[in-house]
Amino acid sequence: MEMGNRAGKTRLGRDDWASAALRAIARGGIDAVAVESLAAELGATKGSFYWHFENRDSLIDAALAVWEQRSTDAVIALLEREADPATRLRMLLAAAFEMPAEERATEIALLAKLDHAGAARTVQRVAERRISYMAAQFEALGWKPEEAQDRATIVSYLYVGSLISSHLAPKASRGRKRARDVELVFDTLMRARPL
Amino acid sequence: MEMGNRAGKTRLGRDDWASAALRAIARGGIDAVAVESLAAELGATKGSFYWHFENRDSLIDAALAVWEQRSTDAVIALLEREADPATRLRMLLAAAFEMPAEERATEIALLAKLDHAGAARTVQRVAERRISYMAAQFEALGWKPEEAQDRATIVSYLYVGSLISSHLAPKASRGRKRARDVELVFDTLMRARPL
DNA sequence: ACCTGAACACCGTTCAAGT
DNA sequence: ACCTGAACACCGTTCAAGT
Repeated sequence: MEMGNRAGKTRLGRDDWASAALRAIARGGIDAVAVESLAAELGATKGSFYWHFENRDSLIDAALAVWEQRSTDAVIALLEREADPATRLRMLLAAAFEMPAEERATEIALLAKLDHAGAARTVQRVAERRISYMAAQFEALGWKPEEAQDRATIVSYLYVGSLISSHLAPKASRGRKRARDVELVFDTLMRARPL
Repeated sequence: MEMGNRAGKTRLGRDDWASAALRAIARGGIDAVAVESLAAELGATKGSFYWHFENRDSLIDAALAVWEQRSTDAVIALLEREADPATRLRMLLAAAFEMPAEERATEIALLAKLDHAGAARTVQRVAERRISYMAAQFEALGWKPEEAQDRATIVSYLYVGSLISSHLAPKASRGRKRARDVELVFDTLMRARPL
C-alpha cells in the first residue's frame, strides 16, 4: 500500500507499475504503456519490471482491472444510495456523459483500442454490468424484462456511439454538443411509450 | 490496372500493395498490415515496398482510401437509383446491418483501431457522409433540418454501438440478434413523433 | 525505373550476475 | 527477494549496389 506518486525511495511493487500504466493509458492510450518509458518514469530498469510481471500485456491487464473496478462497483455503490430508479438512471447518464476528463480519456482510449484482447474483454464486462444495472432500473420503472433489456442496450449503444464520435471529432464535442447528446438519449428513451 | 490476385509475373504496382493491405485489414485488422508478410505474400522484398510507398502508414492510408470510396460513393450511388426517401433509409440500414462478412469485418477492424490517426480520420469522414445523406432523407420525409440531423446522428451512434457490441460479444451477434438490432433502430427512429 | 540484401533502430523479452 | 545490464528477437526503415 504505497503512495501513488512514489515519494520515497521504497521499493517498487506491482501496484506502482499498474497505476503508472493506467495513468499512461489516460495520457496516450494503451500504446503509451511502454515498459521502457515507464521504467524511466519510475526510476527503474526494464529488468526490474520483468520481476513483477510476466510481460507487458499482464501489466496492461492489471491496469485494466483497476479501471474496471472503478467503472462498475464504485459507481454502482454510489447510485445504490439513491432509492428512486428514475433518479438513478438520470444520475448514471449524467455521470457517464459528464465524466471527469481523465476517466473520460481512459474510456475513450480503451474504446479506440478494441483490437487489444484484454481491453475488449474488460470493456465488454463493464458494458454488460452497466446494461444489466440499467435494465434493473427500467424494470423497477415498470417495463417488462425484455423491453427493459432492450432499452438499456440502446442506451449503451448510444453512449458508445457518442463517445466514439467525440473521439473522432474532438472539436465538435466541446461544450454545447455533449449536453445535447444527453438530451437526445434522454428524450429517446425516457418517454413512456414502448420502443 | 492489374489483376487483384497477381496471376501473372508482371511487376507490382501501388494498387497491388494497397489491395493486399485492405485484404489484410479484413483478415486481421490494421496490425496485420505488416510490410514483411505482405512482401512474402506478393513474392517481393521489403525493399521493393519502399520503392512504392514512403512507409507502412502511407500503405495503410492507400488501403483506407479504397475502403472509403466503397463505403460512401458506391453505396450512395446505388441508393440514388431509388426515388423514395423512406425506402432509401430502409435500404441503407438493411445494407449496413446485413453487410457481407468481409466488409463487415473491415469496418469493425477499423472501429477497433481508432487510435490510428488515419483510420480515425477515414472513419470520421465516412460517418459524416452517411449522416448527412441520412439527414437529407429525413428532411425529404418532412422533418425540420435540425431534427433530421439529430435523427441521423442517433442512427449513426446506434449503428456504431451495435457494431462494437458485436465485436465484443461475437457469439451473441449471430443470427437472431442482428436482425433484432435493425428492428430496434427502426422502431426507435422511424416512428412519426418527433424525438 | 524497380528491386535485392544487408544493415540499423526501436522496443519487448530473457537471463546470468549482482546485492 | 529484487534489481542491473547486456544480449537477443522482431519488424519498420534505410541505402548502396544490382538489373
